[in-house]
Parts: sequence; structure tokens; C-alpha cells
Amino acid sequence: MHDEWGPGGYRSAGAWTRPGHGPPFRATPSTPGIRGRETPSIMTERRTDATGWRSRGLGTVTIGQAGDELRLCGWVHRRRDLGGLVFLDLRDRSGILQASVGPDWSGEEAVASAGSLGAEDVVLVEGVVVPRPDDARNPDMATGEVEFQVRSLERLNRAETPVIPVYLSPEEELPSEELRLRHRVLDLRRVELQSRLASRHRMILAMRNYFDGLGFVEVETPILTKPTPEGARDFLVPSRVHPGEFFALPQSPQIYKQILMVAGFDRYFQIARCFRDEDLRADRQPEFTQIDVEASFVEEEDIYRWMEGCMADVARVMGGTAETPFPRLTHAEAMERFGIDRPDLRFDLEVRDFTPVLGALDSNILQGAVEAGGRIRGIHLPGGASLSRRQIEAIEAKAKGAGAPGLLWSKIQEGSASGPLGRFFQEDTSAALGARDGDLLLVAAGPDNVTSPALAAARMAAIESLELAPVRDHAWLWVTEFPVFEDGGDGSLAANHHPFVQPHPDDLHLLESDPLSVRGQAYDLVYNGTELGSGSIRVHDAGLQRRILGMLGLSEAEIDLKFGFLLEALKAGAPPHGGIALGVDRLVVRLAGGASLRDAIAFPKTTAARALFEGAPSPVPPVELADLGIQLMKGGGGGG
RNA sequence: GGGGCUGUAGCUCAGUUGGUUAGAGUGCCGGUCUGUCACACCGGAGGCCGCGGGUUCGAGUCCCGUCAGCCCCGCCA
Repeated sequence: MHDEWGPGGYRSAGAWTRPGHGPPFRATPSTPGIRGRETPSIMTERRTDATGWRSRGLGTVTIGQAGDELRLCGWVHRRRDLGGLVFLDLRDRSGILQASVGPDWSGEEAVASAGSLGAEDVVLVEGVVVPRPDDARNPDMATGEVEFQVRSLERLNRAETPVIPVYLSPEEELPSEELRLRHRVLDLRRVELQSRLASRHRMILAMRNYFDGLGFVEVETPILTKPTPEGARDFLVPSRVHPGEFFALPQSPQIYKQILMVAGFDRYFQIARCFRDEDLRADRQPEFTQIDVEASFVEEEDIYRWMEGCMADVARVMGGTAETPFPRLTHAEAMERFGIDRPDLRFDLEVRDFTPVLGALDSNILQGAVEAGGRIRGIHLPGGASLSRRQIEAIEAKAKGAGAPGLLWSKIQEGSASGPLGRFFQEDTSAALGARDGDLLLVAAGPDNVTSPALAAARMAAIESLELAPVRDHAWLWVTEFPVFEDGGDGSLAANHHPFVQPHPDDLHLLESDPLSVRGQAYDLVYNGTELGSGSIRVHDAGLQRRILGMLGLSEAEIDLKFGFLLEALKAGAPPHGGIALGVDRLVVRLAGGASLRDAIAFPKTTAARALFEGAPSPVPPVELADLGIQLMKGGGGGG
């Protein structure tokens, strides 16, 4: 996009009237300096960043502007004071330009004030673009062919010495995350965050254009709403008008978008803010953004096709690749072959079932697991015998962290098997497994719900440890046929995704008799092992919906209280419908880089769910609480 | 709610076995310097060692508690 900035543009220095000390936010079209000339088109303006204050953006100045008289504005990024000659690296969002202040071309005042400028001061400079001397060009700088010879210089605003540096030397570490969040205004000036947020903007724009092109309508749903059914805690907002009653912030627009389908909106999407009052992680923020999509008279294939097209556009904008159609795995296949419902298919390493071979070995652990109804599954790592015992133990630690009692392993070296597993091997065991000299076997025995997570963790740890090369860089994947229910733990049923998933037609007859085996028309989109989002075809029959809610343990009264307005709507003639929602923040992190969601959000919360920059949340004066009919319990803070 | 890591100058970090006056780089302040781009050189200021308590003749260092940030489990799609 930026490469559209071409040479040319305005050669207009004399025509720009100096804005003097007036407010800097005068609308560009009414700026006297522009009136009377050709009004710049939006496109032209974007290409040069011209405003009433400045002729161009600093990063847009190239050799094509050599000789141009310009007025430029920006922050003092760095200053190199050579005594008689001062170099200022000036910065704005478009880039960095070296300005030079010297007695031969700068006014006395400019020379005097250039020496006293500090980092992050805001300046206005007037002067001329010149090619740099041959031996002073900087090939590492986008604008390094030229510099700006300052004739006059005005400090528009002084900046206190920044608490955290905006400019980091090549060897300098980032300031602590705490300081970066506390002084977010400075952190956001760094090019990494600026460009990532700009990428985010372009990504969202591409999504909006894409769905608009398919006839989707963006509809806004309420932020003040009713407690939603996803299962996370709601953020509650007290109602002043109705003391004792509360709104909830939406965990997602789920029910609203279904109602929009019943209302006939046919194809809906929304860039939607969602709120969940749960503890944070690197990939979880209490408020986050989803691209929320729903359509009527659709089957799963429609959703897959649309979203693949959307991801292809998004990837193009973000400089990635999304080859369509995406591969698919059923949930059962994914669990069997990778032990996880969001396998990272950049690597083709798979989990295998070793039960027939290893179950025959003379080992109490192995035989006991099989007799108890479990299996012996594991990972065969060609070349894995190069790992040290310490490295293997680190992999085992990951498996244990995922809930396994332990991992058995065997190195195959010089025709014999060693290790806690290898010592049970018989002559033909290695051959029966297809293992050769130099290989490593990692094995877990027990019920699938224990071995799967353990082997999934071991798989990724082994890949990392062996530094296996990915077989592809962008692994997009649909995981389909998620179960409708999961075990609630105490014999109860819980919704695996949410309670509105349409059961697979082939499994509908099992709903009451064997609910846990009922597959849903539910699917996740996975990218490089990250779950980007999930969706489903929804129940559109009020009776079936009521049945499912009942199976989840809700009484008729609760169903009416919580979901009455949805069931009411379904009875109004609901079309078959379905959709999906993807996490926008996660997409940005995966496609534009960044270590955590905090790097994709302008003003994120800390792990303890605080906003350090603005200082939220904060206590409120008792009188405000009284207005809301709220009294704090002891130890609950309050006051003001 | 639980576990782990971190907290020393504005910033990034070092600080030995518990031992005299807590250091470095960078930034900041003052000075010299006309082609730098991590400018260079000279000089200077700058410390509640997160906070509270304890052990000890003596604590940045050991112990307990607490606060904050980060990572993880629980929780949460």
C-alpha cells in the first residue's frame, strides 16, 4: 500500500500559509492556504499526508522531492549535535526524515533552538529537500537518499524527557511491560506498534469490504444487554433507573445475530466487541474483538467457502498466504492423530496407536492400561535419539503438565532399545513399530482423555526440541463435527461450544440415549495451532432448542428466564441459519507478529485485568453507588 | 483461588559466600566539535536496592508477609 506513494505531488511551499498560533485542527478543506487552489483529492491527500500545517508526511519525502520547498512537522526522534551542525531525525507515522541545521542554510534562531531540542519535542520546520552528499547517504533509511535543510524551525510543543525511550538503539531491550503499559502514549509511538495497529486497520477494512461485497450487512448489537449464555462470567453494569437490576456486557452477539436471522437479515456480520470477566492469559483479554458472521439458509459448506475467501483476502493484506480450500479434520480425527482439537499442521508429525505391539510387552504399566480399557499411543520421532536425557525429560515434563502421570520413552541405537520403555522391548518390537536406529519413541498409556493432551503437548515440545522444519508456513485448518455436549464432570452435561449447536442429522436419534456421542454441526478455524474462532449451524426449532437446554440441566423456568426471548423469536418462523466468529486480535497477532494480544490492542489490560495507563478500574464515591442502590461489602474497596 | 519467574539510577541490566563508600551501558545536565545517522570526546548530577516485618554484630544478598508485572493451572472458546 505504501508503495503507491509516488514522486510528484505538491510543489507548493509558497502557497501554504503559515497557520500561526491557531488551533491545529482546522478542517483541511477550509484552510485558507488550500482554498483557491485545486482542492486535493482524498487520494492525493493520503499519498502526501498534506494538511494545513504541513506539505507532506516525513516518510513520504524521497529523492523525487529534491529541490522542493516544504513545511514539515513531527517529533524529534533523535538529535546528533556536531557543534556547528545539528542533525535531527524527525518522526511521524509515515516515517523518519533527517533534517539538518547548519549556519550556511539555517537562520540564526533555528541554529540556536536546534541545540536545545529534546527527544519527543514537536517541531515545525521549513526548508528545502536536498540530495545528500554521496558519502552521507544512508541505505538503511527509507528517506536516506535525501535530507531536509532547515531554514526555520519552531518548537510547537515541548516534551518532558520520556520516561521510556521511543527510540531504541539496536542493542537496547524493550522497557518492562509494566512501564510500556503505564506510559502507553510513548510506547504507541514506536514503529512496531504503529505498523501493527495499521495492519489491524487494513485487515478489518478488508473484512468489511469482503463481506459487503457478498451482500452482508453490518448491524450493531447492544453493549448493554442481558447476561449471555457462553458460560463465562458477565461484566455487570448496574441500572440507575432500575436499582437492583443489572445489564450485562455481551460475551458475544450470539443471540442477537440469531434473532437478526429470524428477522430476515439473511447475511449479517459485525466487527463486535466482546467482554468476558475471566482471568487473563497471553492470548486472552477481558475485552476483545470478533469478526462475527451469520447467514440464513446456509449449510456448513457455505460458511467454509465464505470464510476461506475472507481469510485469503486478509492474508493478502497482511502479507501471508491462505491457499483455499483449507484442509479439514473431524474433531475425532484431530484428537486421534494429534491429540488436540487445534493441531498445528505446519508439522506433519502424528500420534499413533501402538496398542497391538506394545500391549504385548511384559510391562505392568502397559498391560494394566490396556486391561483398564485404555490404549498405548505415542509419537515416533525419526532421528530423535539425538536428544539428551535432559531434553527428553523436558518433553516428559510438558506431558505431565498436560495431565499425564508420565511418559515412557525408548531410544533405538545400534540395534537395541534403551530407556524406560526400551528395556521391555523384544527382538521384533522396534521393527514392528517401524522404528530404526537413531529414532526415539515417546509413549503414553491410559484412557484417551489422558493420553491425548499429554501427547499433544509432547508433540509440540519434541518439534521444538528437535527444531523440526515446518512442512508449510501457513497451516489453515477446519476442525469439524465437534461434539454437541461434553461431560460436565459430576454426571451432568455441558455444552461443548454453546447450547445452540444443531446436532448432526445422523446423530439426532442419540440425543437422549447417548448424548456425549452426538456430533454437532460445529467447527473451528485453526491457524498454525491457534484456534482463531468457531461456529456452527444453529438450532432453529424452538422445541429442539428447549429439549437441549433441558438436557443441560436448566429448568423450564430458567429456560424461559434466560432464553425466553430467543425461543420466542425461534417460534416466529426461524430460517435454518448458522455462522462463525473469529478473534480479530488473535488474527492480528498471528499474521502481523507480536508476543501477546497486548501487542495487537492499543490500550490493553494487564494480567490482573487492570488498565495501567488510564488507571481503571477505580473506586467510586459512595454517593454514586448510592445512586445505583449499591452498597459495598466490607473489604470491597469503595470510597473515593 | 493455586504455582512459577521478575522487581537495584529515568531506562536496560550486573552486584561473588551476608561484610567498608551499590556499579556498567544508555538517557539526563554542563562543555568541545561542520557530515552525523548507536556521532565522537571531556566533566557532572542521579539510588526508599518494590513495600512491611524478621534473622544477624552486619541484609541489595537469607526468611516470612505483601504489592506490581509477566507466564502457567483452575476458570474461559
